[in-house]
Amino acid sequence: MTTTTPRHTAAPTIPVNTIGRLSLYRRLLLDLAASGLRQIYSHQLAALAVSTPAQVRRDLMTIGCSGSPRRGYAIEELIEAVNTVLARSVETSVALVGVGNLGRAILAYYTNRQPWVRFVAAFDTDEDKVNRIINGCRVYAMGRAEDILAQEGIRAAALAVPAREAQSVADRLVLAGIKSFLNFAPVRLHVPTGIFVDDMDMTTALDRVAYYAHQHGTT
Amino acid sequence: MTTTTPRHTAAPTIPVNTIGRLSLYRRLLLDLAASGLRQIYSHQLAALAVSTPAQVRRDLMTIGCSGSPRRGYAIEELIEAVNTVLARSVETSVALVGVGNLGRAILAYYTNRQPWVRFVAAFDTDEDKVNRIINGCRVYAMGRAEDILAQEGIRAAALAVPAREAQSVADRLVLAGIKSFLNFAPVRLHVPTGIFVDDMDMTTALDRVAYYAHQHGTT
DNA sequence: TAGATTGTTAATCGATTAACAATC
DNA sequence: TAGATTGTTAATCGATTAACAATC
Repeated sequence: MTTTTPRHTAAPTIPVNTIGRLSLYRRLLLDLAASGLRQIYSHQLAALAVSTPAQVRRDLMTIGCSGSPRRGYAIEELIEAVNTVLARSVETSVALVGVGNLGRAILAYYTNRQPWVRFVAAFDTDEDKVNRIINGCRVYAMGRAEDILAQEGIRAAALAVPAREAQSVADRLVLAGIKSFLNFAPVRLHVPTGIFVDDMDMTTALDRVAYYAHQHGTT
Repeated sequence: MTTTTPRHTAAPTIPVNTIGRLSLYRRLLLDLAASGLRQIYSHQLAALAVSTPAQVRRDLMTIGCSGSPRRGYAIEELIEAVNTVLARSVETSVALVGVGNLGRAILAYYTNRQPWVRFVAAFDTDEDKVNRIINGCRVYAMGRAEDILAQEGIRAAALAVPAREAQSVADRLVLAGIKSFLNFAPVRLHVPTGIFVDDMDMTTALDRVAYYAHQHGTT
C-alpha cells in the first residue's frame, strides 16, 4: 500500500521561504523519527516549527505529500519527500572561499551536521594556508579555483572573504560555474539573473537586534 | 529617573526589513564619507545597495530625512540620522551565550567591526572556559547570567548554544530581561510577544543554497 | 454518526513597484 | 526654462491568514 509515489515531474522553482521551512521540517522530522514516532499531524509540526497548521499543509502539498484526515502524515514518507526535493537524492558539493577566522568557523560548524551537503574544497590567497587540511577540507590556492570547481562539479559556494573583495570574487566564481552563493560578506552582491544569493549578513543582523533591544526596552 | 526623551515624535517600531536596509546604507555611507563625498542621489545609493531609488527614498523618509531635488542627500546628515535611529546614540551592550567554536568565531568577527555595538559578557556552562577573556570579552559561568545581565543593563543576546539547549536558555534569558535575540541555534525559538528574534540559521541557509545550486544547474 | 483532520478556495495584509505631481 | 531629482499616491504582486468543504 503506502507510497503514493512522489512525482518526479520536477516542479518549477520553489520559493526560498518554502525551501527554508522544508529544511526546518526535515530537521524536526529526523529527530521525531529517531525517537520512534511514525506519524504526525500538521498542528504538531507547526507547533515545533513556530508556524501554522495551514502553512505546514501547504508546504507539504508543494512537495507532493498528502496526509490522511485520520492519521495525519507518515513521518518516513515526509523525510523521503523532503530529501528528494532539497538534496535531489545526491550529496551536494560546496566550496568555501576565504579561510580566515570566519571561514574556519564555518567549516567546523558544518562538519558532520548535514550529511547531504559537504565542503569538498576551500580556497584562499594566503600561501601559508594552501595545502592544509581543515576539518577534512583541503585548502587550495585561489589560482586553482576554476580547475578544482570544474573537476569536482561544484556549483555552490560559501563566501567568507573581506567585504571589499566579495564582489570581484563572486564575479570570478560565477564565470567558473557557481550557481548559488552563501554570502557571509557584509555586502550585497550583484550577480546575473538566475544566480542565487543567500545573505548571512551578521553585521546587519546585529544592528537589527540592537535596534529592537532599545525599542522594547524603553517601556 | 527620567529616560532621555526621543527627539522626534516617538516613531513607532520600524519594520525589520527597513532596519536591515538602514544598517546597509550606514555602512555604505560611512565608506563614501571616508572617501570625501558629501552628497549622494537615491539612485546612486540604490545601485550600491542592490535596491531601487524609490525604496531608498522611502527608507530615508521613514527616519525623517529629506533630500533636495537638485543636490540629493547630504551624507553626513544621513549618517547622523541613521545612527540616531539604529543605535539611539548609545553603545549597545550585547551578551554572548555559548562559547564553543561558533561562539568564539562570533566574538572574533564582531570585534572592532561595529563600534556602536559591543559584546560585554559571555556565558558558558563549561567551567574550564569561565574567567577567560576572549577578544576582550570575559566569560562568566552560566549561573551568574542573571546578575551580570542586570548589572550591565544588557537587553540583547547572541545565542550560540546547541540546538537542544536553545529554548531553555532563551526562556531563562527572557526572564533575565533580554528583549532581543540573535539566534544562531538551528531551531525556532518560542518567545513571548514583544521579544525580537533574528534567526541566523546557518543549516537552513546551506540547504537553501544547495537546493538552488541543483535547480539552476540542470540547464 | 461525530469529530478532528485534511485539501481547497477566498480574503486579508504587507511590501514592493509603478505612476504622478512638486521642487530646485 | 528644461531636466533631473524629490515626495506623494495609486496599483500590483506575493505571501500569509482565515473560511469552507471533503475525508476517514
